[in-house]
This record gives sequence, structure tokens and C-alpha cells, in this order.
Amino acid sequence: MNERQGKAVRMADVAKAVGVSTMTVSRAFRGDAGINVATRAAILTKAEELGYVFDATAASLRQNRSGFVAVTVPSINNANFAETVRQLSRGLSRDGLQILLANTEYDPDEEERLIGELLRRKPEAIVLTVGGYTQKTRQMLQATRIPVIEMWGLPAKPIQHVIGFSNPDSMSRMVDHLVGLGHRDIAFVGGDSARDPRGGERRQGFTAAMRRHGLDDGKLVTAGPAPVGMAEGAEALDRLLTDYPGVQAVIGVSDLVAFGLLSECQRRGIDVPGRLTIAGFGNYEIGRICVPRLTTLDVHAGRIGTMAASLIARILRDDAGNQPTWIEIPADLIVRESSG
Amino acid sequence: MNERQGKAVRMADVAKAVGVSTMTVSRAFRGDAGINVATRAAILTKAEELGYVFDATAASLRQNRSGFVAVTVPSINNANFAETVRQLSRGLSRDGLQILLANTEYDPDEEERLIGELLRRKPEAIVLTVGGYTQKTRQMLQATRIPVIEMWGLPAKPIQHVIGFSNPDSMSRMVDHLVGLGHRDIAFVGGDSARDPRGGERRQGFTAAMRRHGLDDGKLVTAGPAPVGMAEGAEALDRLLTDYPGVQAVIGVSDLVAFGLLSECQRRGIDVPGRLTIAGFGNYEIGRICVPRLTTLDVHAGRIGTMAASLIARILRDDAGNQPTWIEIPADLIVRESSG
DNA sequence: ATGAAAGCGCTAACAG
DNA sequence: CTGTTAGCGCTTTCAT
Repeated sequence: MNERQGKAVRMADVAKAVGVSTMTVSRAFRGDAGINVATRAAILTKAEELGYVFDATAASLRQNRSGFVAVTVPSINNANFAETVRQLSRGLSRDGLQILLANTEYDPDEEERLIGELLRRKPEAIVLTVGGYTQKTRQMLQATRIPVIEMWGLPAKPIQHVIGFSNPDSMSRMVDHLVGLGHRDIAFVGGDSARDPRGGERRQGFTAAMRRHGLDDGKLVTAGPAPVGMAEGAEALDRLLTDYPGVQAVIGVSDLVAFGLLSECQRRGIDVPGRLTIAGFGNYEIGRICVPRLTTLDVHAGRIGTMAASLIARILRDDAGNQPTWIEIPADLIVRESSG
Repeated sequence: MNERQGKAVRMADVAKAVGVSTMTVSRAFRGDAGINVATRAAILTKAEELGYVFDATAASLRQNRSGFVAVTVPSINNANFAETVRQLSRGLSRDGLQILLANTEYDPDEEERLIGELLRRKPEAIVLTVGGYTQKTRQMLQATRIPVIEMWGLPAKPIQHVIGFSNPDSMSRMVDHLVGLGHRDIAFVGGDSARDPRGGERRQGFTAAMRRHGLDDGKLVTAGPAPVGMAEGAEALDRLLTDYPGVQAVIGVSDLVAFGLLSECQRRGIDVPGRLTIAGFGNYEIGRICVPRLTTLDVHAGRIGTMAASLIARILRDDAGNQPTWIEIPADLIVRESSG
């Protein structure tokens, strides 16, 4: 019956079936104004009947518009990165843009490889979690003609646009809070910072603030290679108490680590915050639910995504967005029961 | 200088600069065997120098191979779905396949819209979280020529391939465990099941098993519209204790809900499992860390992704994968301290 | 309101 | 080992 046996239905097939040109079918599908209402209806009906599926690849090639925005995150398993991606995705979908997501797994070489692959798809913009690029990565990002947005931090040498918060400054504020409560003997639990630039910046913020207060900035516990989570936090408590027996307060590089520390305290009957004050970072849902609730810093993960989407929409609309945008979304200190 | 001012570098530009045909450049980039090593090196060097970026869109169109696999999940913010996607992504990357991810937000109409958009990108396979499709969605999935894989459940009317576990059967086993411990007065806390077919199936598994044991199957608490998480679990405890004062054990539709219930118990000084036994579903990391640790069902979220990737690779390699595959990955009961 | 011709950047198919 | 020709399915451009 069909002369293109086994082949997918194209616009030309729909056009022939309806008795119009492919151009008219194209116009019907794009909702062009200048097209007869009846013709349009007939085309859409026939297309449905034939099982026609529009080929976005061909359209992309011809229009030089892929409709993609590339995004890289260190780990999609992290609830906060996931929330950023979710809001980014929501915001972009209003402009008909789809996300091309890549997980770097906290590995700069993997990130380089993934960004290379993403760029071959001709995305209209690329959104990155800031920090720790390889030389080749930086070179690719500087050479590309599309908008580049770094998020989740404030890079010293921004590539183009930036949306985020200062990791060290935010952490400094947490130290100020704990010192304000009267604590002097404060420790920091984080991962191997080489694999997690943001975590490393938080640790730097911790040591800088401790020094500023004239306190010992050396109470650091390394919970393992990034990403460190609940399990690593729980395991780290032992080392914390052994290495720094007089510790009064501890800050986790994230709420997940803080929750691990908290759980292990509970298990051992250590009163929080009576015997040990615990604070986290990131304002994850778990910190609002656990007992006691966690003092933390809200980095507004969702808002970062929302604002990145708006920024991209604006840049793609008017080409006026030629000069780099710098959007700082300050983290908010949230004081809860775990610090006292 | 350049005659294509403002335009991106193409293969033809590289070819001209090196003094070969575009075909040779194409071969160099694809790592074809039959090409002079020196020529290949010269091409790659020149390409780098000119800032050439391979256009995967054009290659896709010509080869009729997009290199995409489409995936839909109800929520990427859920750690278990994220883990499935992560492993799926890892497995597929070995075959040079990229994931095109869409979040349905537990909304069948949104799912329909997203699947429509995904199919226009000509993915080579599509992976769905099973259940609750609109009529149009089912029709699209039945009409498509690409492999369709439903995961995270065992559908009554599979479209093609299936990889997952039985939600009702798994939940039944949890009931058996609690009854085996001597509990008779058991409740279930979940979300509005209309929005979450998998949650609804778990509830059905609960009621069926309770009836099988000759016990009251009516102790249900609805924690709100799906997705229900930690916060909804915490809020639901009050209703649970008010509506069913004699309740001995409670099952959360997920570990997140169970953790919410557990936290609220801790807050009120209710002993778990002494006064109330709590069980969850899904084996989330939190259940291994919290105090007491949660009894749960391991659904092997990561393995679902890994196996989906292998299945896709196999189907795309030999076309022999014409008959539907049915892979059941039984959930494992994990007994921990929260049930006693 | 509709159509004809050209071409987006790459590669299949064939030739040498 | 390398080149030539044609064309993937759509849209731009220009014409009517």
C-alpha cells in the first residue's frame, strides 16, 4: 500500500494525503497566522490519522535552533541540585526549551567529556555548577558562542553569567552565629575538597571566620571523597569526638552530613544541642523534619533554577544580554533547635 | 578574513583548511579505520585550531540515529528515581547514548505533553515510570516504532518491555512481616492514590494482605496529594493516633513518609518500636541512618536503571528483541530496628 | 493563503 | 585510502 514501506511518515506524506504542499503542512504545525482554518484542521486530522510525528531534528538543523539548554550538575541524586534542575526545567518549558542534563559525578574529567558531548548537540545556552574545571573545559566554554551561566557559587574568574551565593561568606555567617552563642571550640566536617570545590570553599569560609574570631581554625574532619552524605556524617562522629574531645559545636558541609552526625549522637545518647551543637548547610527538607531540627543556611536552590531560566529567556530574546550578568542570591541563616 | 563571518565553522571549512574532502574529515571524526594516521591527526589539529564543533544534529538527521533515550519520571527530586536515572545514564553512556529526561510531576496530562515533545526528538527508545497514562499517551506509545520500557512496576497491560517489581506483592510481604511480629492493629499512611498509581498499588497490597490475615484493612490515613514526603508523614501522625488510638504498627507508602512519622514520634516521646512499630518502602538512604533504623523494602532502584540500560543496548544491537521482555526484580524485605 | 526551489551540515553509497 | 554525488526532513525565501 504505502510506497515508503517501513519508513516513518513525513510532512510530505501528510501533504500528499491532504492535497497541499509541505509548506502548508509546516505552517499548520507551527500555528502560523496566515493559514486557512479549515485547511489547518484537515492537515492536523490527517496527520493524526497517519500517525505523523514531527521531526524536531530536521527542524533544528534548518532553523539553526535546537530548543535545548544544556545543564551539568555534580550529582542529580542530591535533592538540592535536583530542585535547581526542576525549577530550571519548569521555567524553560514556557519558552519551549528542553533540558539536556548531564551528571558529572564530581569528576572534572567526566565533566569535560560531558560538556564536549553537550556542545555537539548545539544547545542554545549552557548552565554549569561552578568550579574546578579542567583547562580544556574552560577553553571550550570560552570559545562557545552560546550563553554560559555558572551557578551555585561566585567564581573568581567568571566565564560569562553568574547566579549564586558565596560559599565562604555564607559559611562565615554560620561561624558568627555559633560564636555568638558562646561556642569557642568549633569543628568542621566535610569531604575531600579537591573533588568538591564548593565544599572546599565552605571549609575555607570556616577557617577564615574562625581566625577572624581569634579561634582555633584547625578542627577539621575529612569524611571521605566527595560527595559526602548522611552515611559519611554518621561515621565521622567517632573521629570528631576522638580527635577533638572538647568540641562544643560542629558544622557539616551539608545538612546531609549534619544529619548523619545528629543520628549518631542520638544513637550514643549525646544530647544535641546540650552537649554538642550541630549545624548544616543547604536547607534540605530533612533538616526541617529531624529531631532536633537543624540550624542551616538556605541557599535557595529552587530560586537559582528559576532565575537561571529567566536569565536564559531574556538573553535569547534580545541579544542585548551581551554583557555578563552577575546575580547574587544571598544565603539565609536559619536558626533551629540544633544550635543552642 | 573569514568568508563566513559570524557563522560557525563546519566540516567543509576544516576540509578546505587541511586540503581534503569533507568526507575525509567526517571519517577522521568518527574514528574510521581506513584513514591515514597523519591525515587524521592533521584534521583533528586543524579542527581544534579553528574551534570546530561537530554538529550532532546534522549527523542525526542524515543517519536517522539521534543517540537519545527518552526517560520520564514522576519527580527527579525523589532520591530513588534519581538513582534509577543515574544508573540508566551511566549504562547508556557506554553506548554513546544520551538521556533526554522529563519530569511529569505526578501529572498524567503533563506526562502526555512531555512524551509528545520527547517523541519529536526521535529518541531511540523511551523509558517510562509505569502507570496511570492518559488515553492519548497510551496511543502514542503503542504507535511508536521505538522500544518502550515501563519500569518501577508490573503493569497489567504492558505496552512492550517491563522492568520492575510488584508494588502490591511487595507491600503484602511487609504486612506479613508485621503480622508475624504479632501486630494486629496495622495502619497505612499514603498519598491521594489517584495521582500516584504506584502508591495506590501499595495501598491495595496492604488491604489485600490485611484481609487475607482476617484483619481490619480499613486503617488508612491520607497524607495529601502525591507526592507525599517527610513533611506529610510528620503531619499525618496526629491523625493516625486520633483516628486509630490502638494502632500498633504503621506502614508508610515510602521511607520518606515513615521517617516523618518517626520524627514526630520522637518529638512527642512516643517509643519506636516499643509503643509503635514503623515500616517504610523503598530503602532510601535515610532509613539506614535514622534512629531507630527503618524496616523497609529494597526495590533496587539503581539496578532497575542498570538493567534498563542493558536491555536497551541489547534491543538496539540485534533487532531480535522483537518480543517483549518481562524482567521482574523482586523487592527485598529489610528488617531493621523500627519494627519489633 | 499557498507553493516551488534551495539548502541547513552531515553521511550513505558508490567510485576510484 | 580518498573523493563525488545525492539526500536525510524540514524551513527560508521568494513568488503568485
